[in-house]
Amino acid sequence: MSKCEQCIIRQFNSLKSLTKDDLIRIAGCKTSRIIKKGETIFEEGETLNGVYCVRDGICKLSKLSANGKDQIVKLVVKGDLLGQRSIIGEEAVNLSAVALNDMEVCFIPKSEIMGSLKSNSDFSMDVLKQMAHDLKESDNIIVNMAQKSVKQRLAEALLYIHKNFGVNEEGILNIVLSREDYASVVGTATESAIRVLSQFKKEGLISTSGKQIKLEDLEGLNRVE
Amino acid sequence: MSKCEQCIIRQFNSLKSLTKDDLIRIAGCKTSRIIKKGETIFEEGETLNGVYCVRDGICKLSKLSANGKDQIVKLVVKGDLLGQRSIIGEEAVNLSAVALNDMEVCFIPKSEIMGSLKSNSDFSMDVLKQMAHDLKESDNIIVNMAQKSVKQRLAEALLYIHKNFGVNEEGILNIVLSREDYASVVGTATESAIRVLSQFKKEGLISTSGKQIKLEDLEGLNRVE
DNA sequence: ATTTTGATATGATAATTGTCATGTTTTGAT
DNA sequence: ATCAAAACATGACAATTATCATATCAAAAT
Repeated sequence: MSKCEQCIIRQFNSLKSLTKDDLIRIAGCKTSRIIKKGETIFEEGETLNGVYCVRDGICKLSKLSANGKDQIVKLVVKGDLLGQRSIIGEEAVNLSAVALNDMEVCFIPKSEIMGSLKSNSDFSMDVLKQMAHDLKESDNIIVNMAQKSVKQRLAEALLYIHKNFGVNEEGILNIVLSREDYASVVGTATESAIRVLSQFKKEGLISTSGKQIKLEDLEGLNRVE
Repeated sequence: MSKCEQCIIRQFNSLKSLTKDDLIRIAGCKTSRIIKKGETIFEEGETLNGVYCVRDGICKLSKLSANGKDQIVKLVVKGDLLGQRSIIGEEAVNLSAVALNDMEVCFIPKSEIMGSLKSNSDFSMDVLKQMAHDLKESDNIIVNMAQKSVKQRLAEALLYIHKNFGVNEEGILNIVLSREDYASVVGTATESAIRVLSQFKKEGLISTSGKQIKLEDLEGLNRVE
């Protein structure tokens, strides 16, 4: 079993404030898990007994709407934690997590996290900060959903992915989403997402090859009306 | 100066976990303030030096969108705290707060709040829980904005206000919003909000008298498609 | 290699929502 | 009480977006 103390991933999330003692304790009871592309990590309504720390891979967090459509609320990268909110709020998770490619995650039992939150004020402060930041992000998403057009939202989603998940050697977005997933991120019909992407392609803002997308004109995408 | 120890409002928010010592300390440096209807408590981009505890009255939290329209993100009641996120995240506030009627608020300096957060793990746990809950709420709002029609969103907004802010003796909603504000809550054009409200009235779902709105058929509003 | 399935694409059309114009009512100031 | 300004209301029309139908393409299974 690998030691949490040496885990680089920690640097990217609130776990960085854990003490050596915390980490040794956690390393002793954490479990590592491989999740295949398309597999579900947890589902809306489940009760979690701990949090997941994403060591590798990408997943989507989504919520089922009353109309039966899934809405993707967040895309999660390496380094993010999953399930803290549910643990802290002592409620069932309100989102489903599905792997977008093969993932490696560590599961840390609830008791360890709660213990560290109580005893380590630096850690709880970090979690608070992370949540304050997430709330700010949520406000931005709400405003965008309410006030911007599908075209604008899709352009922003592409730029967001570009910025936060990066591109490979050929400039192709590291995250590969189906058109249906893009629709679900933006909150529109699949056909609409397809149409807008086609239009972006015609206008030279992006180029595509199957599901792979490359942003060709960041400035242009920023200016989409 | 009134004592925080005896303040009933505290029961409704995270401040309920403060110790007697905390409260005496805070009572010594908090300031009370009256805010008139329409006045701004703080504006997007400002740096706050503390949090506001709402003792009486109602206000709206809104954010300016790129298109120049205001989006109301939250309505705040008696008992809520304003500005914790900004203080915790050590960032400028991302929302503006404007009073919807006359308000009474207490201002508690940043240092006091931060001190209690560090020293009192019950308090920081309560704040964490509150934030976890707020994040869950935000997810719901995002999904609604993305997937539901203006009509549905407005019906839900009315039901939300009914449930969370209550009605007076005659059954009229305690919160009085302009049609422009309703549009801003729902994320639509003022004219659209007006039209939908007119339609609800025709269908007997609500009755109105000027800005005053009474919900006549809660079931019906729930079923709006 | 062929079939089958699911994803992508696009047209035609309908429904929703936004914008502009204009009139009416309400509110607030003098 | 009167007037001006703001809020409310509604029609006409345009723009956006959803839905349904159908075609093509790509990936995966046999």
